[in-house]
Amino acid sequence: MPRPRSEDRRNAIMSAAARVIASQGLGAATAVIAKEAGVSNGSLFVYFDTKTALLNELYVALKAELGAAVVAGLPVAGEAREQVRHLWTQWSQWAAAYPYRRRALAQLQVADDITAESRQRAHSAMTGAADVLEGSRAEGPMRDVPLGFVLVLISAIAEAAIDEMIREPAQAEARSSVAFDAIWRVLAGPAAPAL
Amino acid sequence: MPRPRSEDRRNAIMSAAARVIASQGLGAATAVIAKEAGVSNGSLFVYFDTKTALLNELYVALKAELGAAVVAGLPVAGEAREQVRHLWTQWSQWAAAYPYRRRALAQLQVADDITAESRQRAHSAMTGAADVLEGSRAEGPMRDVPLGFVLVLISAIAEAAIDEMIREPAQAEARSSVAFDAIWRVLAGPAAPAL
Amino acid sequence: MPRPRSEDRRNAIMSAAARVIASQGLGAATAVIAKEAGVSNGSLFVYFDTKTALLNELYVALKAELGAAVVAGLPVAGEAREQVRHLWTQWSQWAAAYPYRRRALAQLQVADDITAESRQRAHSAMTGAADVLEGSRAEGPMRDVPLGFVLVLISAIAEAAIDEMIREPAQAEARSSVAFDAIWRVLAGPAAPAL
Amino acid sequence: MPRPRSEDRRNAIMSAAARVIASQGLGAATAVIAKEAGVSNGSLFVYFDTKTALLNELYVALKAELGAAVVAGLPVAGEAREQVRHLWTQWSQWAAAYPYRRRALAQLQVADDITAESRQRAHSAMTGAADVLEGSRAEGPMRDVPLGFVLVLISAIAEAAIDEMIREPAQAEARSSVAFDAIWRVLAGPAAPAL
DNA sequence: GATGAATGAGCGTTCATTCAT
DNA sequence: CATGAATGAACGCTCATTCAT
Repeated sequence: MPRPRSEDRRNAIMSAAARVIASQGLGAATAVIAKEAGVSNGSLFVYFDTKTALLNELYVALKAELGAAVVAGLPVAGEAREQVRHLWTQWSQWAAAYPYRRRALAQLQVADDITAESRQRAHSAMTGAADVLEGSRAEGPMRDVPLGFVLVLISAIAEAAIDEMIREPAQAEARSSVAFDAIWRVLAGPAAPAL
Repeated sequence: MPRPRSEDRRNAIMSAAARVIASQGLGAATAVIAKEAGVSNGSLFVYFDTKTALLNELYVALKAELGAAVVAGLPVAGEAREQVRHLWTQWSQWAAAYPYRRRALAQLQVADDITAESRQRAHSAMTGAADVLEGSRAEGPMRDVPLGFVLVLISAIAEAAIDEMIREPAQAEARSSVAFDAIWRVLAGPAAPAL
Repeated sequence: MPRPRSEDRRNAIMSAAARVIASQGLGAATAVIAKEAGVSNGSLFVYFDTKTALLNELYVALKAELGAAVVAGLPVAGEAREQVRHLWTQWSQWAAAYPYRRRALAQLQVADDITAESRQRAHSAMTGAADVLEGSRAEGPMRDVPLGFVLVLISAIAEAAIDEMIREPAQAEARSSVAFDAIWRVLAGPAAPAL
Repeated sequence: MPRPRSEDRRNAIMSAAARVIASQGLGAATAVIAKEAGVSNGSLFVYFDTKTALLNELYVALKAELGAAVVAGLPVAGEAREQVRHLWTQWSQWAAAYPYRRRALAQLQVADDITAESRQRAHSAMTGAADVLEGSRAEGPMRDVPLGFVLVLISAIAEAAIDEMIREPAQAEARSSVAFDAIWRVLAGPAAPAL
């Protein structure tokens, strides 16, 4: 019975990868990631066949973490608006709590070697959030739009707003509020007049 | 900024860089870019001190091109809503017309070696679009929000929508319409009810 | 030479090594050899201290097998010429029967890490063949040449001929005949005229 | 007009490769070869696309050198026997003069990544020697055998004999003589009696 | 200025060997 | 003893940048 493969080491590598990628970009050397994780460079390849495999798994894992975070503690019986507000609050709090993971996720999102399958899995990890949106758009202008497209639009707003909140922390509170209102208008607002 | 011998060569290199980066990512070799531009690898470094300098200049240039495209032919005296629609139409048409440049721009947007100064310059290049937004939000919920933040949110929606339109060309028309309505709601819609 | 737990495992490893080396060359990974043998990579090093040790043992073992094969069933009382023919027939049949072992042996023959001692042991393993040659050269031109040198020359012809027989199987029969005649002329032929 | 690619550097790399491969085997690191040649490791890849390409070119070049050496100064009008003796003398002298190249050539001959095309080209480089054999076998027992096969057999004897001459330099003279007689018997000797 | 050869640090990955279980 | 995870030196190759021509 050999030393069993350790889930801890695996997690340490993924976690280190997120930190290193956040600060050095996708070009970060596997050797640096391994060192940051406290394992030998060879060990990294025991747990992940290639750097690409590591990036893909990291991407899915981070997205899953985000997907779980945004719906954690969701007021199940609450009003749609409060549910969406919960989503948004959780989202921005996750971003604030794990800035490295968020930055890494942003890089991975546009990485060339994230496979279609990984993107699919990442998408699935956001099902919880999508369900909330589904409920909230029921009577709004988005009611007949494919849910995936709605999720994409809302995610884009959320991410852009968070970027700005990070860039100017002093205004974070105010922008958070503005962003939520914008999201809610996209989802449920009545058509705007032409002025 | 010295005036090098040939502005043509300079442009050829930037244009080639956009194509190559679009298809190979930011890791594209300078030698490949040079070959695509029809110049020697040594020449590339006559026009750009480093690869990073090239990326930064390309980023600003592409953003400036986009910034100019979105306001080209703007109906100056038109209604705000029609002006924003023009913005959106131009934006998505530019994306359709120059897919390589758009892809390159998307990569550059998240590149680690784009400097804060370049981002500032890129932002400035969108002044024309910002002006339009300024006019359209005058009586809406965004009226007291910093204009830069508004631009960021609207840009995010636009880019996300275009991504999806490219991913599913058959639905492009429908999504374009949905996206415009969403943008307009963000800018000028009345507050949405809580359902 | 300690007596390890299982002679079977040891043999399995050597046999696997021959197959793997035949198809992948001397650079074949020990892990691959171990897997082919159905043991763990760690176990390989229980039976052989180093990869070099394995190669050396394999070399000697294969040479011993060949040495035994060539004299198996030797017509003890036969004419010298028939004995040499037997040698040659057996040699080429062994090559045909165990192509992997033959290929591995060919690789090992030129390997840098086969020691002088192993080469000596391998040479000794061919004593049986040498004895036959000893008898056949008694009255020929090779009568005063060191037996080892004769063996080397004859072996070289045999191996070269077999290579060609494998390369062009359709001609194998014809070439086998030519090769035997050549061997016999080397051993026992009268001096050739100058033409 | 850039610095032109230098034939000298190219030759230096090939020559260094022969020396390093002779002493360290085919596993010799490209970096070591480059250093031995007095160029940077990067430069090696300017002249040869891959290590495999270098090995192939080296193989062909060495074989061509040997092929030229064996027929240099051939007594064109001489007797067949003297011509073959010339071949053999030149062959063993080349081996003595360039022991590294000979060792490298021996390694390359069995290398897995020498292509069929390279082997073909190497074969062609020995045409001069083949022509001599063609003339000398005209009335002998090899008269109806494919010339390539004859060349292979003779080469095998030559190489094996040279190996032994190198192993025991004190006996080189004697063995050279024995080897030549053997070669001549193979080519032109009358059938040997059965004893 | 233009060219492309020269450079060498750096990369992802492999693998013989060791060692905890 | 058997196992396979752990290790880290080493490898072939790339590429931004420099420089001789």
